[in-house]
Amino acid sequence: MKGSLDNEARANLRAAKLYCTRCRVAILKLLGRSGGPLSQVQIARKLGGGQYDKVTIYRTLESLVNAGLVHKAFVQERAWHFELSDNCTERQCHPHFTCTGCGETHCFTGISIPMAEHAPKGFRIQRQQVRLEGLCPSCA
Amino acid sequence: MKGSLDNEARANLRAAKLYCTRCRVAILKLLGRSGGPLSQVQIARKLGGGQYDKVTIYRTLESLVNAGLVHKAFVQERAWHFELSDNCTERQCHPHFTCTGCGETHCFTGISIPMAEHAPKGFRIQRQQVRLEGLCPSCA
DNA sequence: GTAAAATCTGCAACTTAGTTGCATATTTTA
DNA sequence: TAAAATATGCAACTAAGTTGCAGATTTTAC
Ligand SMILES: [Mn+2]
Ligand SMILES: [Mn+2]
Ligand SMILES: [Zn+2]
Ligand SMILES: [Zn+2]
Repeated sequence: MKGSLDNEARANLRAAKLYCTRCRVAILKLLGRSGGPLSQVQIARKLGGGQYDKVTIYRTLESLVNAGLVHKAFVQERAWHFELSDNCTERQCHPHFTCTGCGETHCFTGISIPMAEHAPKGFRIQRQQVRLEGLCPSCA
Repeated sequence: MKGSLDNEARANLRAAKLYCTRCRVAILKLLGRSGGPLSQVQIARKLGGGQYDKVTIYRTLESLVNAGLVHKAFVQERAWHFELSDNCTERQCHPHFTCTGCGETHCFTGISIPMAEHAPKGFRIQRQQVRLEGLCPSCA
């Protein structure tokens, strides 16, 4: 038995007209279980060393982003971080909290922040992303 | 005559106990004139080709950030972008708007967004940064 | 089920962003 | 103006991400 996360991942891939490959399914399931956005290196490690080439992981993520299943989270780190697009509207994704103590990033899906208004004349705001910084329970 | 931006830059450097070097003064003045945060490459270009080694620019920016005169702006690009710290409180910096058409980033110093509240139990929020995406007047 | 078409994967080579060590140059202090 | 403190440039390096291409998988059509 493969579990419902597996079926869900495959259904989403089929709906997006993407091939159901081992790598895509594995990454979708991993992101589904993860408490925060993950980088290529983190994904590679969690899937088990040497399972996939890093190029494959990058290209897999790219295809998932293009299909709208995954998006890049707005975290201030050198490497890009990816997470499932669910729980996010077109205009706003939940805030991301990064602990300045341990460096961990958490999704604050329970919080919402009003969209910016009164943009300067002529600017049209389409999306807003919020990043929070502070101390997590273990580091406070 | 060297102008008031120059004097201001030098005064700020002295107050921060940093040597007044040509590079620091030039970067502070440049950021003061800029309408948005700049990357190392942009800074190097605007200061005039080959004026400073990129290592020097990075180290200069690092010293300005440590002194609190400059900070890293929260923009979704591969390279870090830097801007003057003025107009920013400890808890919140103005939002940054990036046009999805031309890629330009603008500081929206006129807008302010309420700080997040109701963090999950045990988390202490210390800073908030907001990134906006959309179309600028020329691209709309 | 099988073959052809479509797409994905791994490898090697490359680019871009940023860092480190160290010898030399500049700025400050006295 | 000399000594002390700090900044700079160069070369060499690391980390993150990209590209081209040949071979492997997945899908579609029969
Ligand atoms: Mn998230
Ligand atoms: Mn700004
Ligand atoms: Zn922490
Ligand atoms: Zn634009």
